[in-house]
Amino acid sequence: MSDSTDVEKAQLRLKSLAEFRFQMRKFLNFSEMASEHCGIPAQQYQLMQVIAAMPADQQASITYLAERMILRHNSTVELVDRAERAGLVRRDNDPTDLRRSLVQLTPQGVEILERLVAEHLRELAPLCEPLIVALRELQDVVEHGSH
Amino acid sequence: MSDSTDVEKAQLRLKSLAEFRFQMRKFLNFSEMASEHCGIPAQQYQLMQVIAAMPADQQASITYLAERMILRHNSTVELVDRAERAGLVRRDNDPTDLRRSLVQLTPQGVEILERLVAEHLRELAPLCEPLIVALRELQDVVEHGSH
DNA sequence: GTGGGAAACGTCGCTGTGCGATATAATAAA
DNA sequence: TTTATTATATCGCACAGCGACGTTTCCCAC
Repeated sequence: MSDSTDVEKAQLRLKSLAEFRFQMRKFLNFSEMASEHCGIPAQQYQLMQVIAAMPADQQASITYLAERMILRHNSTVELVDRAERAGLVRRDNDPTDLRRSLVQLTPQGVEILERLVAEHLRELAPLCEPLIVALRELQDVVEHGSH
Repeated sequence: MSDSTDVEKAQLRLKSLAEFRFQMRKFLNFSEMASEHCGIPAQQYQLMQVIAAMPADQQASITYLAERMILRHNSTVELVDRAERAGLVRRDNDPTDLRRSLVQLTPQGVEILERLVAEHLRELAPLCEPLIVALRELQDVVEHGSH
């Protein structure tokens, strides 16, 4: 293989990565705008999403939420604090393990979450397509690059 | 359509959204870890990526970078400041328009970027697949939800 | 050419968020 | 019953992004 095609391949890889990240930023930005348009920070919306989408056999302990949010547990405590202060979630003690506190949505939280999910699904379509395209191209490039 | 299937559909939509965001968080977290393992913050890596992946007919002005990074121009100025202090980029005045300053990678920036891109491509494969799956499912749900 | 508005970049103070370190209480293990 | 581990919580810190504002340069209608 000639040197020039190697350079071109490297450039292609880079562009795929960059384009994917750009599409991701656009998505995240849209999501953040939408949340804050509803008066709540994006992370609190994400928190509610995690709680509402939790499998039936799970409990919304801080530890679980931290795992799903990919945050340290103390950051999660603070996030839940904020969401609680905003009236979106409630904290109950787990009666079977007094160390744990279980988080659940308040009616107001459910309502706002529903609105946000609806808005996301409505506006998401035009963002999904380029993301998939970019991601597929990235995947191609990843496969070709690894051997 | 019965009420119960509507509820189920809503739950499915929610889970698709949540799963997609979870995969995204994992990706972002991995990327951040990788960057910081190389001693540079994730945003500076992203900045370098944008510069290196720039189309040939473009110039890396602050305005352009802000657009691509999805940041306000002043935040971009600060990001470039940091990257410049870290020796990753350089700022030159645009001779044709003295208001603009053009940013380019330093040799050290190029080197670090190459290392990071390589690491990303190496470790990306297992993250890509679930992302695509989640995204496709989300797209399905978006289409079904809208009519 | 020139005055006025627009564009591009920069500065500054503020706020919010995540983190490390540390503390406390409950549970599990020895 | 000690001791170790697990689950939350608290606190101070650091840093990134933003809004508001300032400065310089450019552009254009006149």
